Amino acid sequence: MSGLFHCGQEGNTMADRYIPQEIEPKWQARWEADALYKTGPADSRPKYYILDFYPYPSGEGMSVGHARNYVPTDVIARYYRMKGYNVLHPMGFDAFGLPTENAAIKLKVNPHILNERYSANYVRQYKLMGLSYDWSRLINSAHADYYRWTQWIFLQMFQSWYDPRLNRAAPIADLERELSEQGAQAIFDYIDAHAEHVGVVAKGTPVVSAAQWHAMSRREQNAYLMNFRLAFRAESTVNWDPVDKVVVADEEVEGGRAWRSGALVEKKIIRQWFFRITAYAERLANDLDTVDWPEKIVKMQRNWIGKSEGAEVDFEISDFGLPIAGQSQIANPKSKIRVFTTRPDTLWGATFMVLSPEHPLVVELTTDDRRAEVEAYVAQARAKTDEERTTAEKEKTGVFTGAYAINPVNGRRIPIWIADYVLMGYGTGAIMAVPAHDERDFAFALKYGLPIIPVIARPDGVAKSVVLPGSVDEHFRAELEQAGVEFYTAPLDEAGEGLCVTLRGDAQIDQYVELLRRHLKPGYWHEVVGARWLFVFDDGVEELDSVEADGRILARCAALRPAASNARTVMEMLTRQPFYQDVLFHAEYGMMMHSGPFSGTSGDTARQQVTAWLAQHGMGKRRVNYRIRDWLISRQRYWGTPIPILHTPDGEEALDPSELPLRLPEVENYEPTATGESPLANIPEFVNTPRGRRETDTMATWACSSWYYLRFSDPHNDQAPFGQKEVSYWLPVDMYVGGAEHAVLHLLYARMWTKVLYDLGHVPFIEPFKALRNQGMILSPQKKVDEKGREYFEKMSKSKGNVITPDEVVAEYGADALRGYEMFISDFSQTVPWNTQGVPGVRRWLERVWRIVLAPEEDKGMPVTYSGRELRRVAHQTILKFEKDIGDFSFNTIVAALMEFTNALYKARDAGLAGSPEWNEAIDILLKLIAPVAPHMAEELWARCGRPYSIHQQPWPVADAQAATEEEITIVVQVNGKLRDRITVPANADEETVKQAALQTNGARKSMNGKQPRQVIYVPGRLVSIVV
RNA sequence: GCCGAAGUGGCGGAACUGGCAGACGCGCACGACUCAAAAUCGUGUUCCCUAAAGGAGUGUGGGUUCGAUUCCCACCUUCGGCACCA
Repeated sequence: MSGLFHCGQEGNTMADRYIPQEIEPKWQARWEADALYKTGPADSRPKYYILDFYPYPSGEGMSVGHARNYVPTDVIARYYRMKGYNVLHPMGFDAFGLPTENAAIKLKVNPHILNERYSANYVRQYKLMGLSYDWSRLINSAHADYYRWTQWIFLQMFQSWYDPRLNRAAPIADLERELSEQGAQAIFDYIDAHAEHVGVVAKGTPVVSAAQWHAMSRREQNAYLMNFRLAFRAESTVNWDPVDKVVVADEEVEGGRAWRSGALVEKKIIRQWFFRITAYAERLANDLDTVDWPEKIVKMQRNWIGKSEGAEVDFEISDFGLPIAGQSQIANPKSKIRVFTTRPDTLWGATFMVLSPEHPLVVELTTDDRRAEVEAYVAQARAKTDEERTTAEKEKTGVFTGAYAINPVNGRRIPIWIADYVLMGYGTGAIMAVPAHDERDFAFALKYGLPIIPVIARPDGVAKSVVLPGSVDEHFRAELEQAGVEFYTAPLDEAGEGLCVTLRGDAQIDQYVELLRRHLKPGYWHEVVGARWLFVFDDGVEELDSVEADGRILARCAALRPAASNARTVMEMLTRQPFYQDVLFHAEYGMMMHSGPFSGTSGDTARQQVTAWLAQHGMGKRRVNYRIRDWLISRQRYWGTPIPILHTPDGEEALDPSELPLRLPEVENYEPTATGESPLANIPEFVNTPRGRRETDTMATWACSSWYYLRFSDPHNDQAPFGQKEVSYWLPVDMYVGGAEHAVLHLLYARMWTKVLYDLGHVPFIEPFKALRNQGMILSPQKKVDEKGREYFEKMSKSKGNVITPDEVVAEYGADALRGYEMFISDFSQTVPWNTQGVPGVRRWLERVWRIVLAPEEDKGMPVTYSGRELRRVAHQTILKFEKDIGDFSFNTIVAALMEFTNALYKARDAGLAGSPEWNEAIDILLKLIAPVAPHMAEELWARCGRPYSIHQQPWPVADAQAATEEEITIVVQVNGKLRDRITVPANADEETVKQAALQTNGARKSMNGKQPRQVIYVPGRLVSIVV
């Protein structure tokens, strides 16, 4: 039980009003003077590292929306400190980047100065809210003592490659040794056999032998190594933001627009710096299993990485124009077309090929008579932006090249087309088109009259057939009915009503075909489509199982029915019958058919079987493809970390770590250049060195934020980015909190850097953030109505003039009230509008706390009955509730529980309990529970109660399970599922007693109406359910 | 189109593992105090019914169960993400 309390005695009167404007600055100054929240070095206590996404300090400062995560993490930090943990709760600034640079240009103020100004303002706002960061660990990524180490890590990556055999990063020197001793063959062979390592080396890198390696110049060797380095420079098509005049990474493009500027991005081919994140694709995907993150973020990262498994298949190019039956007449291995497919089981249905317009073989393949059209198409595709190419219209376009390839599994000649729905950046830039089982290919084939041959059975076994009026004799219908076949009649053409038949399963289809054959009238045919593809003519049944059959069937149908003669394929003809619409196409796995020796192979194993067979016959091999591309890191701007590289006659050369930091030079003008070069390029003193020309691009800020969480463990180290001891003690981050908008940007990049540093022996863990939580957004409180009359709330933004700042809220209601409302506003992850009535509500609660602690005898209410036992129970239940809810990130219910606790104290006061031992204990508990939420008020009340400074260094109260237990419980009595009465019984009452008591209640007797209970169910501690 | 999340009073929201729907707060109404107001204290506040009794009720429609906000099926709406990825 607690010690002596002197609060609530004569010394305090109503004159002592709660004035946060006085007590908050007072305690903030004291805490700062005492360095109360300074985190010491590693010690024997358990550690807890709680981290907010470090912010970009903008000139606008923070809004109440930004505080949505800072307050809860502060509550957690304070809670863990009181629980006896060694807590690391730091803050820093992601200070480099375009907004500050753009502001610098506009205001004509040096960005260094703006950075200091903006950061200082953020610190002021944080302190205003009473956040308990350890300010001695403040980081600013634009300071040279920080970016020096960003450069150092860049060099680590530049000097490394990914050795697929070790499955980790290794020194580039190891690769050089291997190349010089035995060449690259072993590496490429290994990658071929281990498909998940495709990202280790740049696409199209030639395999060199040791002899070839030695024959290269140093410059050529360096260029070759670039294909392996984890930080590398390469020419590629990149996203160019014409407004900010920089390239941006794939991850920074949303719907064809640049993430920050909102400009439509253009394609440009430029030499740029990248990190080889694709080498880590497999691990980045797999290790997601080990983190406690929101499912949504995990899914988004998996989608972004986009792993898909399948096969690579080589298609030989047919001799131009020559008819080939069954066998290939070309042996030139250079003119193979390699495709990637996730559905090797559909290979027999590949009736044409499509190359991306950018595919290198297009020029070579195109025949003279097709050249003009092909070139026009390629030019037009080039001119389109990604935006136009993907979203303008979904209508597919393409042209025939005049060339043919050989489908390796059946030797058939198939036409090669080019179309912009095939992307050069994914897979091999070429596909085999299986129109019967791929939606895009289906649409394309229908448009251009290419044959569509089904090769996978419908798993549901459904087939359809239309019987035209007059096409069968008069007995057909009766027999169909007798056979139990499902059909209905419908007006089909001018001749009257026909039958629409739906068949299920092979047996029924065979029976149906038999019926047709007996009753078919001359001059007609019938088809069965869907599960099977049969055409019943008067002299036999044809199956749509090949391109030849397609032509044959079409010719016969056209002969019988001239209306069919303008269709180019059987499938095109069938699409005209609306009844067939849903059975003509499917993309599911199912039994293979029309596939030579593989016909009849079950859908579960088809893919694996065909892949193995292809490998055996040297036609293809298993392959893994990732959607993710390498991470573009360089920016043509001033305000970023300089890239520590020199361009020498021998190629790119790294600075020595001892030459770091490579400082950003002072410049007069930050304006980006018209040529797309960084402003640094205009500073000869910076660019020109005796050894070579400096790289003038800077790193995107994603580099800075990819390791700052490590630096916090040892922020002032000038020998290394962090000490081994410190990083091993503090990391990984136990709880990381921020917005969901960084799902695939920062969070993916930081994970990659951690893995690289792990591989190189700098950190002992593979994932940086054990647990992650996303806060919801806070919207403006003003309700708006859109043009459709729907109500909505808009985001807070300076341009809309609807920003509410913590400054104004603190000035009016105090920091503690703001903190309480930030927690109370809603579920933590929910997006919610700010409510201007909310803060005064919380403030009212704080005042109730203030009064009940300091002056419980004033303003009493009506006398009530309430026992000290009940007060103890509530107090201890509230401790348990707080601890459970904080683990669940349920901050709103913590505040609700504290309010209930406060209400209980008022009741206890009215029952005359003030000053009793139970009362004093309850006040002690209340103040400690409030300390993380309203730290200033808790400290003030603690002091006024004569307790020793500081409440924030008190141990967290321990819940007494006994005290928290209920002795009596209310049992609900239900009759036929409806609530009819309640009874109060001792918590330990046995089942029979409770049941009998329930049956005796007025409510139960009344609604049972004299009937005997058929069943009585007792749920211990909850209810009795009577069934009559 | 695909993936994910969410639909509960006038409002923000709560509800353990299937067991009293609406905790807590806002707003509103009434009462006490006051010359009066504010503040404060108290009472009430899902809807229908004058009230009681009773009935309905957690996006819609079905299902499982003694019992469903919770589980299953289908659908609708909103928000977020991805989007020709072979």
